[in-house]
Amino acid sequence: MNNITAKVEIIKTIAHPARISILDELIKGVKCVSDFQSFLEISQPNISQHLSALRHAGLIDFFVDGRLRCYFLKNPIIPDLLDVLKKDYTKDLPGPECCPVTKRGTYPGVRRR
Amino acid sequence: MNNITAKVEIIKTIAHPARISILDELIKGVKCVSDFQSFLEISQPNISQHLSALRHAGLIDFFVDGRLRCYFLKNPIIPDLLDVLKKDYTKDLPGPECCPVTKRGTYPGVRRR
DNA sequence: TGCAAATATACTAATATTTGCATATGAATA
DNA sequence: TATTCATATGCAAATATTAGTATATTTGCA
Repeated sequence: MNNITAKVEIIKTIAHPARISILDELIKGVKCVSDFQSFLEISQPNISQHLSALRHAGLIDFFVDGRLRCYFLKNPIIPDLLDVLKKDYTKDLPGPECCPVTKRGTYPGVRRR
Repeated sequence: MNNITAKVEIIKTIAHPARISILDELIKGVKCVSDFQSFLEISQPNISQHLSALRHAGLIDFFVDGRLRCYFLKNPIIPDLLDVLKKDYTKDLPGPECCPVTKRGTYPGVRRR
């Protein structure tokens, strides 16, 4: 469960605006489906589908209370990932001075097309 | 450049095993295309396509040295994201005790289908 | 100048993802 | 028990992603 394939599955699953929003909300606490309807501008079946995808990826889970389904965060990688995504990066990484293979070339390099 | 759409684009772009591998290698330092061929089991055109996708997403860049293209990391979010992806998570997040709306229900909840 | 090396691009076919819509299910309530 | 509320499921259409194959571009060198 900690190999690269599993991690790729996780990020593939969260790489969607609606699903990021859902997870963002779940960080704050448990929510049922109708709660999501108030701030997501997508249909109820679509919300259900996204929740289902998140659950199948092991990122969230739910418990049943009457006719409500109360969803909550399950996978601990999510808060960490969302933290990084919220971070504000202003500067690019420093570029290398030259090609480490030939010890030649310059940066910023010539870009011909 | 720091809105949710941009972030989603970034994670969408890295959500592929080959691209994760490429970025993992670039963390160690500059690499040209043929370097990637030695450890990625995919064709050269395919590597080029992945590099192109990563570059269009602003994650990497390159400079030209003769007939080599020396690629390097550009976007500072990448090392942070890869760190999280490498982290080892053993336990699930603690589940909620009950439904915060109705103050009823239990976790782990009844799962009927 | 002509060839080979390094890399990119174009196009296509296969496959996956996303959404919308219609409908189904299960629990609460009248 | 019939109805309604909350939510899920199934399926089809639209769209996006991926990989493969063929070919093009650029550069260095003989």
